[in-house]
Amino acid sequence: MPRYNPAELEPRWQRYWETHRCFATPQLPAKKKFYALDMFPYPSGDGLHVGHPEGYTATDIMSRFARMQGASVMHPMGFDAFGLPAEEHAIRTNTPPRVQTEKNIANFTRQLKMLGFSYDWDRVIATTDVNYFRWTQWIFLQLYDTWFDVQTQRGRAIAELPIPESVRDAGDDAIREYQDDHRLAYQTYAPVNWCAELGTVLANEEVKDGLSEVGNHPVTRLPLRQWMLRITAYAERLETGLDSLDWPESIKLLQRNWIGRSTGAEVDFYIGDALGYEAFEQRRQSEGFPRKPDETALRVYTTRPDTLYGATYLVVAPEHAAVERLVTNETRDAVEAYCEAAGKKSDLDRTELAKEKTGVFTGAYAVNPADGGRVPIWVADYVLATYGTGAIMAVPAHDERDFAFARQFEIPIVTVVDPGEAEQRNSILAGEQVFAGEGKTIASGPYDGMQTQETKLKITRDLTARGLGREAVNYKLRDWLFSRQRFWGEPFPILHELNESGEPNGKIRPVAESDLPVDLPQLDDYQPHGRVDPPLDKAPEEWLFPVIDGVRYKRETNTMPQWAGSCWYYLRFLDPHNNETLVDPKIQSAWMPVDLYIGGAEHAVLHLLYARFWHKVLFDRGHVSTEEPFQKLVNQGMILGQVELTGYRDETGGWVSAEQIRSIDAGRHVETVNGMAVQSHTVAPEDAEKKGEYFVLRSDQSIRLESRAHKMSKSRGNVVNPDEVVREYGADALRLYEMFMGPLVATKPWSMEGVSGVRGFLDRVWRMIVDERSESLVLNASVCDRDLSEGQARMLHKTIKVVTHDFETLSFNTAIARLMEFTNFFIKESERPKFAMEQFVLLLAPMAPHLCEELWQLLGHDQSLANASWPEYDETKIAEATREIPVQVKGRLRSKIEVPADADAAEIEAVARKDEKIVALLSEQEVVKVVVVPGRLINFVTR
RNA sequence: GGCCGAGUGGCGGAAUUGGCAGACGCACGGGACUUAAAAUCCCGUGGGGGGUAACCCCCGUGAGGGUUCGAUCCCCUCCUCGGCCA
Repeated sequence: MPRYNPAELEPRWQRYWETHRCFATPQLPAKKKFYALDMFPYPSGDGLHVGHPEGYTATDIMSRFARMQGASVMHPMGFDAFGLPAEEHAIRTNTPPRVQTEKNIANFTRQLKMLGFSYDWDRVIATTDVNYFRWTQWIFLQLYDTWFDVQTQRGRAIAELPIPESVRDAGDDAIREYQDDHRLAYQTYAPVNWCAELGTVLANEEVKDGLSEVGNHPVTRLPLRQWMLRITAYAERLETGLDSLDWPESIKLLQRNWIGRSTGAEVDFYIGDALGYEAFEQRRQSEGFPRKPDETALRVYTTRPDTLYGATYLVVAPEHAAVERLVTNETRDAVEAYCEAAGKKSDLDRTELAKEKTGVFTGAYAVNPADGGRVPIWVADYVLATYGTGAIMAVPAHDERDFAFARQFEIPIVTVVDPGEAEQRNSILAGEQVFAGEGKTIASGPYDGMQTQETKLKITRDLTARGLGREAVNYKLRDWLFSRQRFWGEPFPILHELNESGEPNGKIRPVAESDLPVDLPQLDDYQPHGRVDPPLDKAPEEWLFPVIDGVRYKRETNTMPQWAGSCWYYLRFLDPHNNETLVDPKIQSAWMPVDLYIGGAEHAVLHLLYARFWHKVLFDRGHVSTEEPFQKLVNQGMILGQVELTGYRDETGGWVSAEQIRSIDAGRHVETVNGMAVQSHTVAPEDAEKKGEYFVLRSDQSIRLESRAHKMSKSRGNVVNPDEVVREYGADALRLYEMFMGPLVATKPWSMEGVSGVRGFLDRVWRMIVDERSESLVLNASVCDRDLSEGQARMLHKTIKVVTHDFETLSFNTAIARLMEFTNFFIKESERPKFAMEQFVLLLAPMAPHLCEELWQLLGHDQSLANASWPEYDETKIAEATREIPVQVKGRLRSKIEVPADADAAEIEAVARKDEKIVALLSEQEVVKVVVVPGRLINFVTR
């Protein structure tokens, strides 16, 4: 009784693929190449989630499909294995993070192999492998050695950086500082979340409302020396590079918004003493707009230079260097206190639109270059030091935040843009309402009457002529804070020179390439040392203080962020064992770029932007041959938990209808009217029914229920474990179900009944080819050597055509539907030609490879079908002699007629006019027009 | 608040992107096989109405409007849900 038994057959074929090395990839592609890449997982302790195999199955199908079409396929897998959970686990259990990480990787590997993916396992890498992060460190050294040449928009070796005469004259230290100022990797002081109670620095996601997520201890922001990467230098290229990519438009848009290119103007406001203004103007007139303003001017960036006449105050960020110069004796204490308080807030808290605005007046005034008017200068934390010039001209009439601020501090509001036909025009003109749109310029001297765009252009041009402003491009994108205070991350290959007293003297020495890798030190324990310094500061002396040529150094103890390892893993896959270079150039140029990259949309911005940035630097420095790494990108949709019906009960136990419920935060709900807390209850499907648009309680139909699928989460208890699904239904069923749920890119709810249904299909496929009643594994008696009947041939060739097309467009759900139709058709046939069965098995194989290998062998083949040729279809076998065509009268379907497939309009009309029903209908009406689409339909338009 | 996406049977979804709405699957109902059940196989299944019957008619793709011979698809307004950012 050979029933279809995936539990036995799947591991057997997995062993076969492994021992026969079916999916080993050649170093160089022999023919057409196809590089299919998955976003590699973080190997968490929870193991694989059913969301993972969704994308992995899609790339696996495409890889197997490409292989059968004769391509050389690169399809690797690896692990993004540095990360916070392993570090937390190490602290909790005092075991090295590597131990737990490797356990998790082993478990992930087992699960991935269990699903039958055609990865080349010889290429597996983990970002935590010393041999891998050696090259991550090497790339960091490249970044350190690169400056960005704005003229040519290209990264170049630091040795090629032109040193200005004045710097050269100032000596070696000045030259070194000048170079350090231009490197793509540089140091700065940036605030970290310091939690004194826990004695450690916390990541942003570990801090909630100024308290540590663990233990609710207060968190303060302290400045710490950190590494930054100058990604902003590449902002322009990162934006324009998107045009050439085959990515979803929505993802490109997200990246563009993140980069946030804006054009506007930089304007200098005079802040010197009142008597010097004329001299200042004259100086600017003759010398022009300087690269950096001197102490007599405050430079602001604005996207709305047209509103210069409406600027009623200036704001500088609390961290702005000019603050100290601006304060007066009377204001000093207040300003300093304010700046200190602001430093403790996060950027998010500061810029939140709804929040009440805070700020203090510095006591200083500036001169508005438009009309020579005096405007007060404030310090306020809604302006960030890192955006633009760190100072703005505030135009309360035309900017929401400036408006809120001006209202609060009773600063005048001057309207300079007339909105025209707007509903609230009068209140806008009266300065009682903010208007951020474009319109007609007013109250702006010579610019009155112009439209916004024209005013922008003219004001900027006039300021430029006076040496007081210039057009400027600005980006929201910030430089990348590239260090973390962690012990489970890549060490920086950087040494800090120490002076006689053992303090860093500011000189930096990169570790020589030949001395890479810098491995992580062995730590005695993983408990925080209680200082703000990174945890690696408690590394053993011999690691921490190397001596080279008699000079004592301290190693950099910050570590790289998790992004580092995932920034370039797609390159290492191509040549994972190379000890000479990160990737052999010939191999690299043969396989790059990635032809299909599939992963979750949560990485839409950061991972993809960072990887593109590194790639461009490597490109500029001649290490890779393509400007972009990922040619085609697809985001798989989220898989939600099983649909749940939810009802709500109040404290008395009575049901409350769902439309009267408001959720306050995660898991807490209240009744809208009286604010009473309610509890959610899962309602069994048999206790509910659909009434109109909604589900209601069967026992009380006035109680509306919520019907919704939620994100899978441990706390909700709706997580589906792939191990269990494979045990119950098999890996092929899981793979097939994940593809059958709906479009790859759509968010869709899980359904165990759906898995069971797909398993039923595989059972039918089995019975179509295997004789289930025989004692041994033999072909079903209906499988014969006959030629295909006309109908059978049509079904076969149509299936080949549609499935091939659906694969090309990643429409796996409809491909499966067609294969089901094929099975429904042939299982009814008492004679099933072997050729048709073989072709069918090949079509199904990329999605359900284990079952298909088994059937392929049974059909008499002794080689794996992994490299069998993909079926081809014959269009002439699909064509039918006649076709049924709908006949409409006034656009409504009234009848159907049978016509030759190639019938022209006249023929179709002639047949339609003879149709009984149509004759009857047309006899009472006058035909005004006849619309015929040959092969599709005919429509009589009547009066 | 901004941006992006989505609303189609009891459920997941399909429809060659302007041309027969609901393919395929689940669930459900009926039947066959069986002592019985499971498994399997066959039939039915958007809603409403009419007919002894083969069949026929009306409504129907979140709501309303528009363009068109014809709209799930295009345009306008609105509602709901989801995602990302703030």
